[in-house]
Amino acid sequence: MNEMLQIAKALSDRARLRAVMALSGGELCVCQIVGLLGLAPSTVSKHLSVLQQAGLVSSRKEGRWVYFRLAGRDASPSAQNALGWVRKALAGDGSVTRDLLSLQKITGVSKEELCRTQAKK
Amino acid sequence: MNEMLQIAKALSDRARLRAVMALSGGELCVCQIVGLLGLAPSTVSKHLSVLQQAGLVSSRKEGRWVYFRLAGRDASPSAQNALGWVRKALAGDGSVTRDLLSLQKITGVSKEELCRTQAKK
DNA sequence: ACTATAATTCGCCAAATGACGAATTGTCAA
DNA sequence: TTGACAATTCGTCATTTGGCGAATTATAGT
Repeated sequence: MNEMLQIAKALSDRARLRAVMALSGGELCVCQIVGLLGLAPSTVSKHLSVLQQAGLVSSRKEGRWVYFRLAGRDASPSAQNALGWVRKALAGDGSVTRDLLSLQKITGVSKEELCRTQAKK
Repeated sequence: MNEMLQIAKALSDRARLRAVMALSGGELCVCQIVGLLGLAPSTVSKHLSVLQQAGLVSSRKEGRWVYFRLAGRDASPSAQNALGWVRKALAGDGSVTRDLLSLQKITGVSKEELCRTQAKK
């Protein structure tokens, strides 16, 4: 029951639910999630750590950036079921939809920044 | 997302998870759940209130007793899915199994008490 | 009517949680 | 190597949460 409890606790916070739903669209780096949630980087890092400890997300480091994504086939059955439940329950949710729009702007800007960065080379 | 959040918060406590699993076997009165959890009646009452606010359980008053049961067809889809997830994830769990045994003793004793009570009539 | 019991509400306290900023670590680019 | 930036860790603080006992309400049985 401890695993289950850890998962439920991880999902019992608004910011973390928003992060999970944002990650449904694919992996994101921490700074993008910071931009989306509007919280301090240290706070977001902590939230992502909680999700990861619960086995709901996994991370990958690439250069200076750390990318998070929803746990996949490697995840425990409990975690997979939990993610399925959340994504189903929040599909079409107002806040989530709004976040998706914000996210498009964020990733869009990031791409522009990336272009600028690369143009500077 | 608020409903979802309320449900997740309701499920993010060990005592409440145990109560939910105990109710999987059918309705129970508050005093039986008190006996199972080993917590003060006021505490248990609060926990059950949290579960009810989240739409996960419903209650029925009969005489001096209040019986709780898992929310059924009347519950919101989110609540039903959540209950399905929990029951699936915790089926066969060690703590839950132990609680089921305790519960058999508790309900057994209650029946004996009931018999005694009725015998006194 | 009085007492006993089931349950809830209320007030209080200790522990856990979520937020931030400062300090730290690691990586890339001048 | 030095500076800049992404991310994490740490220390701190305010809020929330979970626990209890006392008081309250409602009902059943003398």
